[in-house]
Amino acid sequence: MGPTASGKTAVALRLARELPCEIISVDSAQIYKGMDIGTAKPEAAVLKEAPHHLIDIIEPHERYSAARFRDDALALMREITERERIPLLVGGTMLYFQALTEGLNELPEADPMIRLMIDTMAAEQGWPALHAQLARVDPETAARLEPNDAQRIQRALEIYYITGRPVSQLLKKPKYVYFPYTPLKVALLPGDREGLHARIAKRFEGMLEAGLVDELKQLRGEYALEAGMPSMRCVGYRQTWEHLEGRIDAHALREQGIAATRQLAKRQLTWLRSIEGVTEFDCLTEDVADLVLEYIRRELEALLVG
RNA sequence: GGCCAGGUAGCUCAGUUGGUAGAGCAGAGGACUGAAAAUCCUUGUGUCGGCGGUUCAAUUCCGUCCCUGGCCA
Repeated sequence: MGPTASGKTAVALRLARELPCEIISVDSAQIYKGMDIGTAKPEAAVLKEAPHHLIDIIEPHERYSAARFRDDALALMREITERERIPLLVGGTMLYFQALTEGLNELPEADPMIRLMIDTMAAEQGWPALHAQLARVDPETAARLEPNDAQRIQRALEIYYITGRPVSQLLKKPKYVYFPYTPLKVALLPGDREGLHARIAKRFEGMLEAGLVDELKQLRGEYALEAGMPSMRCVGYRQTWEHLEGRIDAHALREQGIAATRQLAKRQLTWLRSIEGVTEFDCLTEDVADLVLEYIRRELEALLVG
């Protein structure tokens, strides 16, 4: 695990070369086909040498979820283990890691029609009005949500409309957690935040030079994309979209892209700090890959002896 | 050397018809269960370039000096 630009791919590649493992990507943006530059997807040569599962699995107009990730990852982990290899999960989407190891409560999946209906109501009345509506059917959930938290209010109402029961009640039911593995949790963290920021700036500039704008232009020609789609809300693509719409110039695209990536890294770091039992490595040191490899070898031996 | 435009929060800049100042971005902290690279919440004391003057009161007006940029010598 690690924030964006912490060098996860390089470390994973090293591990894949030295150990009998297969990589599973834990990344909510690299799942999209065609979104290569802006998601910093590993290069074709890397993917050929060390195949990554769960990359390029859906198209940019489709949607995915933490629950689907959990199912997909569990199925893959089982197959990989049956091949007598080690599943190596690599990515920065902390919610996916959490859903995988800690499970999710039994809740209905998203319903596009209901969401459309709720969005329409929100456009007319505003989210605070829907928050008030939620307070009538599920006071407990409404109390913990801000009146403007569109996404969570929508989800809570959606669950209520589908099941006729408040989310707060459904979340109280104990969840059945299936995760028959002993995970070795490794995090790549920047020893110095400024150092990561510098990397982020450089990387985003690299993406622009590599043709991020053209990539999105082409995707828009190929698919019926809209700004509100999850894929188009990804860091970098959202700003590039604004640029293609003529709302921001090239300079602003650069500035805002870098700022958004920093924010992302910050949120990822916050999550990482709250995860238990993680062994940390400074991603800014030259020999991180060696250190991680050494650590994993040692832990694997201990597990085998045990 | 002369003229002009500036010097206000880490950055870009507002503003105060004289009552010691506020946005965006950055930074910091937090929430999070099928969109999570998402969604949302909290957080701004800074010799308002230095020194003098006018004034009950100056960051605001005046003088002067320093710095930056432009133009002219």
